[in-house]
Amino acid sequence: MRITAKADYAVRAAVELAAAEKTGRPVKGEYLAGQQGIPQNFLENILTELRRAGIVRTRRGADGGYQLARPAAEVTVADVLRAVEGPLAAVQGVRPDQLAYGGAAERLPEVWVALRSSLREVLEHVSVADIARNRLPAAVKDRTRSKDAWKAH
Amino acid sequence: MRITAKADYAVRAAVELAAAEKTGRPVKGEYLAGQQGIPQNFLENILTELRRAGIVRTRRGADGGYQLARPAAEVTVADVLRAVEGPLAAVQGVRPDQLAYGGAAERLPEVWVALRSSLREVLEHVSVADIARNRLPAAVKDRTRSKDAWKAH
DNA sequence: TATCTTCTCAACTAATCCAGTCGAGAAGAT
DNA sequence: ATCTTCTCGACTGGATTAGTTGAGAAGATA
Repeated sequence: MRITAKADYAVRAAVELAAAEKTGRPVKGEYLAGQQGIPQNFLENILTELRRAGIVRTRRGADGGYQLARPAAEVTVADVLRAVEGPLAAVQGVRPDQLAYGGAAERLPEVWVALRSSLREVLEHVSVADIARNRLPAAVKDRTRSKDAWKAH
Repeated sequence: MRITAKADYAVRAAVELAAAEKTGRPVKGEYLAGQQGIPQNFLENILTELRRAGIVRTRRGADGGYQLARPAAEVTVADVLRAVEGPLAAVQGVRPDQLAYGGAAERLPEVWVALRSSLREVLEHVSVADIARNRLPAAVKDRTRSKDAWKAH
């Protein structure tokens, strides 16, 4: 249940691109890497994956760089994570809806499906624009309000 | 965001133990492995971890085996996962409540905290007894009711 | 006490994934 | 031409995953 460096970097870069959206100009990889403290080469590999997934648009040469392919408000965190990591939830590489167990654990797949659904409830409802502009939606706010949500567990 | 074989096996074994709770007798590793189709040696390693975490009680020798250390209704899936995998959510090995980012991604930790909170909402509210006895709680039922929850994404 | 059963624990391994680095090249701008 | 910036594949060292193996400890039974 861990978020990898790659996934984290991808989201941070996308948020940074969201913040630069209003300039209408592409942002250089060097700048993105510098702002977020991410190794530049690694980040550029990730950005290329985001381009192949249709999330980012790129331009080469002087005045080149990266920008979001769609309005920032329409790029969710789930979109970015799926682009670099594949399905949001998987049990041994299998999607939860395709599992089947025997014996007493027969109903366990429902728990994994519920788990995925709860992930989606958060990740599909927060866009990179929301994060960049500090307008987090209720799906996030409601869950971070409680002090308990911030405690280690 | 993947559930490892180890985590999956741990939960399935715990559910199987929940199902055997009413007998009051320990269940052999061989039986658990057979019921769930899990390599026995690997499973016994996992069960030893569950014992060290206080979730399972063991007895050696003839008539030995494994049983839950607490009533099955008080052992949640979250308990089992934490026992074998550590914290439910971590970004590059760091708990979401301890992250700090600069630049446009400053508010991103809140998203990760919300994510963890949504995981907990499911995993801390379903016990291994619920699964074994097919009495899934609202936290699960509500999320699996929608057809959409079962679709690949 | 001897024996049988069952868990215990550390060590080992093969394969995969993670988190990068590196370098030659392609595409644009001037 | 030349400079800039992205592109893509190959490579690497270390960690993690998913196990296996084997000697041993602890109980039960006779």
